[in-house]
Amino acid sequence: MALTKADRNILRLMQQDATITLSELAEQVGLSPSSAQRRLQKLREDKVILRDVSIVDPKKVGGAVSMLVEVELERDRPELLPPFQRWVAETPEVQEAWGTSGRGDYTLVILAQSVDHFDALADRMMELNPNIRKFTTSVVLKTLKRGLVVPVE
Amino acid sequence: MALTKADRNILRLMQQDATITLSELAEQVGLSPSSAQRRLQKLREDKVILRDVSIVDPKKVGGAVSMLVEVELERDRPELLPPFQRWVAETPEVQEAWGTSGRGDYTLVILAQSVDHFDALADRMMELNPNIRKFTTSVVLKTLKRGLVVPVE
DNA sequence: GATGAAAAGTAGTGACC
DNA sequence: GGTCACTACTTTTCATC
Repeated sequence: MALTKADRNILRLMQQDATITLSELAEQVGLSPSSAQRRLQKLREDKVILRDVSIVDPKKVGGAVSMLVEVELERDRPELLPPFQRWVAETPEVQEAWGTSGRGDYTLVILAQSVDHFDALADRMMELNPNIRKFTTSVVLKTLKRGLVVPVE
Repeated sequence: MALTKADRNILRLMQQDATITLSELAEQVGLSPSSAQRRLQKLREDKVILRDVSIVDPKKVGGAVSMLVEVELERDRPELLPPFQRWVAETPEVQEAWGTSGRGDYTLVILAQSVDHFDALADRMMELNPNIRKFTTSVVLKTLKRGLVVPVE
């Protein structure tokens, strides 16, 4: 599963634009189309490339209010952790979620259609998860950068 | 630019898997392949779909330490804001960045190869941006959810 | 063990209804 | 929006290094 120089270049290019054709890809990494294809296939098999997705502009599909929410959970109720994690997984408005060291135990990126929508969502979150001690909300005023691009040296 | 029901379904499907063929897509949204293609093309033209990308597993390409960093900037030096934003844009380890209301002015998602790498990165950040008053770092212990999926009702 | 060239198969595109 | 013909891309085969 060692990555060759070509593999790394493929990863770099595919993270920028996955609609690139194999011929273009092949040319840019200095391989034949069929070779590039085999490499790409292997990268997918090995789950180096997890999947290919379209990136949608939230502003173009209804309202778009982003919030960063730091959630602090009761540490003495570990049995309520899985339900919380399930809620995160199942709630489409929760775009991203990390468990962290430090103050807020969890940080969530929430994308709601409006402030009202967010408010309802936060209410539901509290209702469904009695182990949430408190949470702090930061309204996103400006999105500087968005992406899941992994730097490939 | 009003989205039809089919458009919304296309967006939902393409956010899950952009390698789906037009025939599959067409079948799932109840259109003919060429109709689905036209819809998709228009969604791209109108920048509803911004781009298509491969999602790469950071663990499979070298180390992977994620950090959430809250940065507080000096409010009385607005001329240093553009350089900071340029640094964010140009630094590949900064995966995401938001400007927020509330305490930390900016929140960054950083992906480094190691703690040492992160440390060097943070040093460089401070050096290049004298308007950073302070910053707090949270180590990501667990990534619960990752993605840019926009819920399409 | 992986590569590249070429053939065969499949998918995407555009004109027309 | 659907049908069809055309083009382009992808995938497999096969010989080669």
